[in-house]
Order: sequence, then C-alpha cells, then structure tokens
Amino acid sequence: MMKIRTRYAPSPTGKMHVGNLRSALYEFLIAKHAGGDFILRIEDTDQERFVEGATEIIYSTLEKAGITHDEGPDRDGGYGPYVQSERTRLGIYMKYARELIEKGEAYYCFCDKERLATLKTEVVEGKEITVYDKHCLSLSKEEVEANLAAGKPFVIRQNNPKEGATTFHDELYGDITVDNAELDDMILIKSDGFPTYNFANVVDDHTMHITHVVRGNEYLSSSPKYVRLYEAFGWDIPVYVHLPLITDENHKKLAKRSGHASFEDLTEQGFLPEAVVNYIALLGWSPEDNREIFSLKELIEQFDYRRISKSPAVFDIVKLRWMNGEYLKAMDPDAFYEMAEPYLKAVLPENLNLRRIAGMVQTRIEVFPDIAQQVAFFAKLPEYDTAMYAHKKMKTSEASSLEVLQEVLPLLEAQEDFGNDALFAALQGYAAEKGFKNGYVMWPLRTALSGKQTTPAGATEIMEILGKDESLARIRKGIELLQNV
RNA sequence: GGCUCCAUGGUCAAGCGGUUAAGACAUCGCCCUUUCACGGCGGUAACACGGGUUCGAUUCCCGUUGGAGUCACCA
Repeated sequence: MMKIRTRYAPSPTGKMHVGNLRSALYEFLIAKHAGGDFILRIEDTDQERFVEGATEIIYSTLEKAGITHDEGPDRDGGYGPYVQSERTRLGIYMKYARELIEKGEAYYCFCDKERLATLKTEVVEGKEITVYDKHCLSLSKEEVEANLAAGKPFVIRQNNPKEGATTFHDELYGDITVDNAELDDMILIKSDGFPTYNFANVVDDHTMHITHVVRGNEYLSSSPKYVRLYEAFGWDIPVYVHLPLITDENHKKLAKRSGHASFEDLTEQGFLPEAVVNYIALLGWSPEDNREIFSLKELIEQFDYRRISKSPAVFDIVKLRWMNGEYLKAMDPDAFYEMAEPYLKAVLPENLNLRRIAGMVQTRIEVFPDIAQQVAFFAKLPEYDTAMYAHKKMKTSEASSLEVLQEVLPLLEAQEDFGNDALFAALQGYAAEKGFKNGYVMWPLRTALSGKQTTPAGATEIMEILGKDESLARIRKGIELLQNV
C-alpha cells in the first residue's frame, strides 16, 4: 500500500482565506487519517501578486491551527525545493516543457498582446473571453528557431486536440467528461520564464510524489487539461478530491468584504483557533454520528473523505460564535482567565477581583470582545433610566424600589461582613421578615448597583466585588434618582 | 453566453427504494434562577418542479427551473 501524500500549495498573496484554510485542513486530515504525509509548497510564480510577509502568515496560520506539515520549505523531505520560484531557478519546468514540445504536446507561441486582443470573442459579465487559435502551432521549426535566436518573447502553450473528449475521475464527483474542443491551449511557461500554476502544479505534484490532489472546486473545470498533461508525460494520474466551495450568506464565493473571510479576521475578532478549525471541518464534511465538537486529534481519527459534501456551504458566523462559546465554557478557568485578562484590564481597574469576574463571564460570552459590555459597569456606574426599576416579573415599581432601597440601606451600612453569602443571608432575612419575594428586593438593588438590565452576577455578588463604600454610594445614588422622579 | 458541478427547514447537515425525514445553529415558548445568560424541556420550520423506472420514490434516470464555479502570460 502506497503511503498517501497530500499537499497544500498556497500562493503568498495576503491573509489566509478560510476556504484555503479548510483546504489545508482537509488535505492534512486525509493524509493523517491514513498515516500519510502532508506537504507544504509555496506557489510564488506570480511575481506581481507576491505580497511581502504573506509567507509568514501562511506559516503562523498553519501553526496556530495545529496543521503541521511533514515536508515544506523549512522541512526538507528530499523532494525539494518546496518553493516554486526556486524550482524555476533550477530550470525544472523549462526542461519538462521542452519535453512536451518534443512530443508535440506543446509549442512555442510568439503572439503579442495586440494579436491576442483580436481573438477576443465576447464579453460576458465584464470578462473577456479569448480562445487561442493555435496560430503559432503552424510555425515551422526554422521559423521558431529564428524567432528564438532573435530573442523574440515567447510563451509555451499546451497543444490540445480539437476532437474527442477527456475524462477524469474525482473521488467525490465521479467521472467528469469534457469535450476537447473546450480545452484551450493554456500557457505553460510565461514570457518571463516562470511556469503558470497550471503547469507548475502538475510538474510539482508529480515530482513530489503527491498521491491525492485535494483542492477547491474552482479547479474542477480545468482538471481535464491537467489530466492531459499527465497523460502527455506518461505519468500516473493522482487521486483527485475536489472540495465544495465555502460561500457567504448570499451564496457567493466568500469575499474579503464580508469581514470574516480570513483566519486573521476571525482571530482578531476573538475566535479561538481550535473553534475555527472545528467549525470549518464541519463545513462540507460530517461525521457518522451527530457529534459536533472535535479536537484536531479526533478529527484525524474520524475523517473519512468519502463523507465530504458535494454542494457549497454558507459560512455562518452565528454558528461559529456558538461553537466558540462552547470552547470557552469548556476551558480550564485558569486558562480562560489568562486569555480574558487583557480584555478585562481594558475596561476595569486592577483593584477589582478580575479572576472572580472572569469566572462570572466565562459561561456568558461567545467571544472575548463580548467581555467589555458585560463588565464595564463594575468600573463606572452608567447613566440609567429609573424606569428600569419597574420589572413586571419581580413585581417592582419605582416607588417600591425606592422604599426597599431606603429600608435596606441602613441594614447594609451596619453590615460587617460584605461577602456574598453574608449579604445574601441578610437581605433574604429582610425579605422574609417583610414577606417579600427575594427578587422584589434584589432587583432594585441590582439596578442601583449596575445601572443595567442584565448583569453577569446577582446583586450581592456585585456588592462583594464593588466593596462596601462603592456599593453604598451607588445605592444612595439610586435613592436620589428615585426621589427626583 | 459555452462548459462543468450542485439542489433536504433561514443556515450546517443525516439519509444512500419502504423512516412519524435525524441532529446542530438560529428562532419561539415553558421551567430553573437574585435579572440576563448558562442549563433542562418543548414548539414552528425542509425533500425546487415535471415526467419516467418501481408494488413503492427524498433516495435511481431524463427534462425544467434555480444556484454556483470556470472560460487570464492569477493561482
């Protein structure tokens, strides 16, 4: 049994798109599930699109996501170089391209932009459609030699037949057949000497012994051309697995403007890498059972690529938030505190018991940035409307609240132990004595203490954290506001 | 527009000829509670349409419609 080898072949052009990240994840999972190797290859043959620092983003994203490669630019496995521009320097692609020319499967083309422009047949949705007319295929060997000797710029094109059809097999989509007449004579080597992706990916996948080519659906329709390349070389055709697309809420390919199209966007918004990985694993794949929370290790165990879906999936940020919340709740309190601390410190003074507050919000937030609006009232009592004192369910009104606060204030002033338990006991005692329900006295207190409809803690817990002085000050302020109604 | 692919609730999705068509998110209601949240319980909500094949189609085939992808010296 041959060892499975998959690869992730990103081009360093910016942030890592979640679609690409999912491709990397599936490629990794397919290899690891079968005990195979996952290879990272950098596709930087487009000099113009190259973005400084983008390679580093690829490394750091994969690392944060836990997707580790067995071979790559930084981990030589003997099939390098793992960077396409370096392979170009070695002349690998040119050598193979010439081999194709010898076989009549490719040819030199000297057509310039002006001539190509005359080939444009129509414009559809703003895109110009050009079909090359094989003009240079008819050039004689002498003409080609003369052009080359004269230093005329050239490209090398694939020579596809106009008759017949090409069929290839995809593990998910089955056999796909396309008329050869549909296959354009795509460019293999650009005039700058670099190979196009179309050519480089075939040569690289073969020379790097990639057994399973796993990639996005957008390559499905060009795959026949790649298959013809393999056949022209007489190489074994790899197993193909084309992945369904990830779309935005409008069912369009996820675009940058959606605001959460890249892994970086997501982590900046406070999402945990583990949750993101878990979520995108389930976007287009499902396990045999109904489980939804998976560690990377568990995904490796469970991942059967035959269960990958064929239809596109909408990226649902709401469900991701839910899942992130699940991860947050499951975290060890210390680990949670460590990550929550910066968000807490951003809005709260350090003399407050931040660890305690972190514990209060751990089950109530979905992403860390939610913390601020939950706890900001601890630092400063917000302006609030006294109408908030009236609560239907608690059967409180502004008048009843004023009365309760006035009666409870001296009680609290006399209270020695300002801990949660003691405070609760004292207030409950007061309520029982007066025949009030707990909520009837707690609601006005909590309102006075927080100025908010909802808080991550009850009245007594807030008092403990605020401390006696601040608590009493806020209650007096509440009384004052109510008296002025 | 040509070609290719896809089609189960708002979203992710199970299903692979016979099911009361799972589950999750979201949504709604109830319970719990010192508010909200968490948690628990329950509700609303789907097989795009039309032909076949079959004793029987969500499931297989064809067509229609709808959606997506692709058609570069980008990957």
